[in-house]
Amino acid sequence: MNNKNKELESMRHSAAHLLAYAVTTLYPGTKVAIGPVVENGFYYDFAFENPVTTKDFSRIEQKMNELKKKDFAFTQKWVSVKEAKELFKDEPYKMEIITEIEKGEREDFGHKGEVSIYTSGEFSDLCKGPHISSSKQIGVIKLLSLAGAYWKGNEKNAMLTRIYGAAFPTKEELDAYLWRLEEAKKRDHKKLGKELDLFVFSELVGSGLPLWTPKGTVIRELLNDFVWKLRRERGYQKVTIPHITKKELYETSGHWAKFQNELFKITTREGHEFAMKPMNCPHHTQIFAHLPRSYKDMPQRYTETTMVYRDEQTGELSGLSRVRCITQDDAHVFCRKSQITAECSSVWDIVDSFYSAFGFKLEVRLSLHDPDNMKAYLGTPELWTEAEDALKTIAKNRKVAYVEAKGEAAFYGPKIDFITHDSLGREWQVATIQLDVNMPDRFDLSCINEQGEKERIVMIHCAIMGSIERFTSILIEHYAGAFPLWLSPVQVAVLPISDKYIDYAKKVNDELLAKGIRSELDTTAESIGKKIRTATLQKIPFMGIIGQKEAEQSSLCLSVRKRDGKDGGLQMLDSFINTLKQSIENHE
RNA sequence: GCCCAAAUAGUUUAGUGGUAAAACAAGCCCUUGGUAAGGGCUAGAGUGUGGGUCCGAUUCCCACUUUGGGCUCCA
Repeated sequence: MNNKNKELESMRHSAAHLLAYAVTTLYPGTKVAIGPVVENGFYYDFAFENPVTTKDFSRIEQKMNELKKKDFAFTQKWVSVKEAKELFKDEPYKMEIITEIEKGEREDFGHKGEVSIYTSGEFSDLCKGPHISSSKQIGVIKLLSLAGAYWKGNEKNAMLTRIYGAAFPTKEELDAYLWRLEEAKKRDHKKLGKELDLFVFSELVGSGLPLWTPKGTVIRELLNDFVWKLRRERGYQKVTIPHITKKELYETSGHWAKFQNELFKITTREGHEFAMKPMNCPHHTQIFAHLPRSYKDMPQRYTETTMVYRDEQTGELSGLSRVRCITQDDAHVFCRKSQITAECSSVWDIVDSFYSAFGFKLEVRLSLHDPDNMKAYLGTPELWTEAEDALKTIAKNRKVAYVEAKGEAAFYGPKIDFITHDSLGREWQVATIQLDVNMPDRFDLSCINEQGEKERIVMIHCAIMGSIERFTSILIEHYAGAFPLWLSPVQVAVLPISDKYIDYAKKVNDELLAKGIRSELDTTAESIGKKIRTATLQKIPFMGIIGQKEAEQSSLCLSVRKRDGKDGGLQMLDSFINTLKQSIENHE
């Protein structure tokens, strides 16, 4: 980290102290927890005696600015645990931290029985710093939001009130940041999904259950066809499974024990327990397992785009990013251990081809198990190490930057996850390649090898988009709703200049439709300016304007306008269609 | 699930303790206009659902549903 970033961080950290100072001054009796720096600002967690709301923000901000002007210093002092306990005897959260320092369980605020304290004005806090030297150096602050947060991030603990704030050295930088936030909100897939009529939610159907309109469905299917094309070239075969199953399938797979709270359960009239499928792998194993497999038949690559259902907590749901019915472009490769590298690399190739078609940059995360929490996983530490080493080798061979994330693995195996961000910078996992050496054990999946022996196989779970819902949400925000031609639900809007040219325009529109172009004819009695505006707001890539000039030509013609306003001039319909087809072919 | 906030016409929003206003969209009429909003008229909500307080509730209170921002979770 460079010096400038360190300075900014100290400033924001000092702003967090200033917030706590202001809050404890305004609301005596408020207990303080912790207040770290985050991207673009800071937060501080409080236990208020009486609830505060965002309406109190201006008052708090005013107090902060007032205190800031007093130009107090941030001074550090090391005290003994005993002294610290005396100083913070009325602050239960601080006392808890001091006790942990005493026990040697944490070193972030002190060490060896000594505690670091920063005092600023009349406010003291456990803190190792660093801080800026004077409160006047704190930049421009704006309180942004109020949120509940569990003490120490544990849902069994008390719910504290977290106040988020932004802090920048100058007002210009703060305004620029707030403007960026506003711009990001304009790309919000929930907003654009409504405006462009791609998907809807119904209170009657329920939360987390999106309904896809004709336009949205066009996009889903085109994306899915693209993935299928890439898979077909690499030897995948489509399979189809039912959406419910007996609970015994998940008892065998281990999902019932681990995820039964997240399963939508069904009891039949005869009293048998079924569940909506929350994943597809156990079903797919049964397709693999129904025949004895020769090593010559390996690998078997099954793919299926299908919905899975998960009873997510309502508070976790969000637009298309987090839903209860997830369309996975799922695939399972059943292969021999010796085939792992080739198969994983092949999937990675698909991921690369697919995402580069959209100009997406993905971050790579190697999701590993947490050796200190083996009860969360199936299988032995040896199996895990073996599987993880295989993935590490593949990642290294591809010479891409990746991070390792302990504890992020699936319960049956390590993963290579591909991560991207939404318009507000939140991280989402999209594609995934998961190596599974456990499920084959549980379902006794094997092939007969060259020696005529039964050989345990492995499974590779992979999804390219991950969830079509989530991928679509990211894509909508990536393009701000202006999809490339090949993905646009409506590719051409045919706009007659007046009623007189509707017949001619209809011929043009019919010809476009006949050639497989998604075209729409605007017959409203509006001015051409209005029709252009409407089509532009709908982000339709091409407009074909039809009037006297076009109708006079010997063959079908249209004047082309692009959605960015560029004039494509008068064109013969045939050659226009050919140009479009070429672009569509190239995923432009 | 937890914390905070919100819910008014298809959409975006205004407003009020005495049953609600507008713009866009829609329908009709006039206009037949050449590259981002031509004009007029009409219809459309009883204010998310259910309770409570009140002479009277869309407005105040409670619960639920849904949505947003977080927390926790995310095979």
